[in-house]
Amino acid sequence: MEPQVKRRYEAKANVIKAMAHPTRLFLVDELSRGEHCVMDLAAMVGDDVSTVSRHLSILKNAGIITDEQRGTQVFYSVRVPCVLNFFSCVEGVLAADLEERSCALR
Amino acid sequence: MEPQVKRRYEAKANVIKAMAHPTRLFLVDELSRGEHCVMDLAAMVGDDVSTVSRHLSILKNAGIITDEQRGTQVFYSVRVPCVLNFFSCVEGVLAADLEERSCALR
DNA sequence: TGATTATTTGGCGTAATATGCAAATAGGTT
DNA sequence: AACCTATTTGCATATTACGCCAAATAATCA
Repeated sequence: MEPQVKRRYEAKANVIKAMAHPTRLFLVDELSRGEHCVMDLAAMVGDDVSTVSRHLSILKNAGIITDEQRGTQVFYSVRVPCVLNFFSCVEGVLAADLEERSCALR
Repeated sequence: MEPQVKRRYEAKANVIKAMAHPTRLFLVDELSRGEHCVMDLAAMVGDDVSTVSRHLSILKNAGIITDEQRGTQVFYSVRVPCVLNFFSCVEGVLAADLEERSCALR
């Protein structure tokens, strides 16, 4: 594979990698319904604030979410709505898995 | 977060995690255009056959691709077409990043 | 300025992932 | 059976990701 093509796939993988974590998936899901600040998200998730902050910075770095500072708080929100399509597709994959498994039992 | 909800997000993240690698992204892209056997894919990628075989098993395990043995060869193909939507969305994210960066220069 | 609150970053231990080589497995052929 | 070919798996190693604590940074307010 040519290095140019390879770099392109690496860039794409980087975006997907940002979504490839249960907490970050939850964050995107939650932020798609409206903006939230870090401490509120941390409370929902149940992890340390620093951990959630790192997850958010990964998502922001990948270009999936944006932030806006208001006072001492930073409010995050989803920047690219199409990532929500991931969810329905992934549900489809999981559903297909279930079906296949139940077929195998017959 | 309740353990039930958490497990759900873990399952979803697992599917996305399977796509979160440049080589595996390439494999899905290539397989979406038609089935291929392992050694052919390994030649395209330029990695060891065993490495590619492992990547394929991860994708298969996630429910994204299927395999079919014919003779000594195993042919893989995409099982859930909607994963291809990932690509266009990811392109969108990368394009938005570029635009933002060029805006910042003005 | 000093105190308070929210967020980010450094450091560190631990866990997961990636990759190639060599060996094992499986199907086909002679 | 022995042999060849394609694929998978065991193992060792290197790299990367996680998550918390503590410290640093930033904005606000008394």
